[in-house]
Amino acid sequence: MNVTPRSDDPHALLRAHGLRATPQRVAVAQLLLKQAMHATPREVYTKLKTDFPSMSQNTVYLTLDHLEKAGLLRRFHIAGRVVFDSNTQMHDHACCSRCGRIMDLASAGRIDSPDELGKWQVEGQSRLWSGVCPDCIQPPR
Amino acid sequence: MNVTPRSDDPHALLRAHGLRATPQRVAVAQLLLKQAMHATPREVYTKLKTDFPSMSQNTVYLTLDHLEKAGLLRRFHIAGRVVFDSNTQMHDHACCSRCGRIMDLASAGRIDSPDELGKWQVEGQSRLWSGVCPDCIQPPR
DNA sequence: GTTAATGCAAACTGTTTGCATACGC
DNA sequence: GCGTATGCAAACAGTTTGCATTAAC
Repeated sequence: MNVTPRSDDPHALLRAHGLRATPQRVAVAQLLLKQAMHATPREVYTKLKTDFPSMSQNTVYLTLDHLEKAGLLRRFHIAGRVVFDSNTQMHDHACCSRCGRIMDLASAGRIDSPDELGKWQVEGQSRLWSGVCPDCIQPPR
Repeated sequence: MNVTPRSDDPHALLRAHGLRATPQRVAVAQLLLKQAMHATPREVYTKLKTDFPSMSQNTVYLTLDHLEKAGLLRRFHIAGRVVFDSNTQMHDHACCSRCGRIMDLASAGRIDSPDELGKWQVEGQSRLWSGVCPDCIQPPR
């Protein structure tokens, strides 16, 4: 149904987007796309380092760039961190001020641009809620 | 009228907030508080370096921290940059995707937290519009 | 075989830390 | 004079760049 259907096969998905399907890229795609999640470049690197001991951070950065340009990931700046999000739909975020956990919010409809933006050519808007997530409220001891 | 009246004298303002009024701090306060503006630590450093050739970046960082803790500045993460804002009222921002210019928006009323945040202890929300500012649309040649 | 991705190291930016000296109060 | 701020340098994290080797197609 989609213009760019999400194959269950990361390899095929990459190829469908005109990207070379190297083992490293397949692993990144598998990590981030199969399970809707957020991750910083370092997190991706750390998680994949086990299976790909030779993988370099450089490859992670380049791969994330490519996946972003291909429209498979979105890059967000949240609370000073760079995070890549497999949710490419328009949505908002909540970030826990204690553990840093990031949650996707299905986002109520867009807000009209304020009048103050009069002559601006508005491209997008983002909303971020901050607070303490359930796991961090009264943490079990 | 305010609880913490803004003196025209940065020196007195710092003292009123329990901060030592060193020349460097007075300069930072003067730069950021007298004229409502945003600045990154680097920008502060660069602008003051002329008048205080000996000033170190360290001092800039520490001073900004102190002014933030005293409630005289707010720290924001905007489009991957750290910016300090002398507008301590609740407000939104717009950021030009070309020149990086940041504009304060008086911000329409808060939005209700989405149901998805059910058990979260919400502390705040921020909104950022991105787009092309008037100066960057059809730049004069 | 061509072209592009990888891995490694070096470079670079933004930020923090440690410590002796200088200065506000 | 006491106690903290400053300036300097080193350390550190995140990210980018250059380049030879390797692998995808």
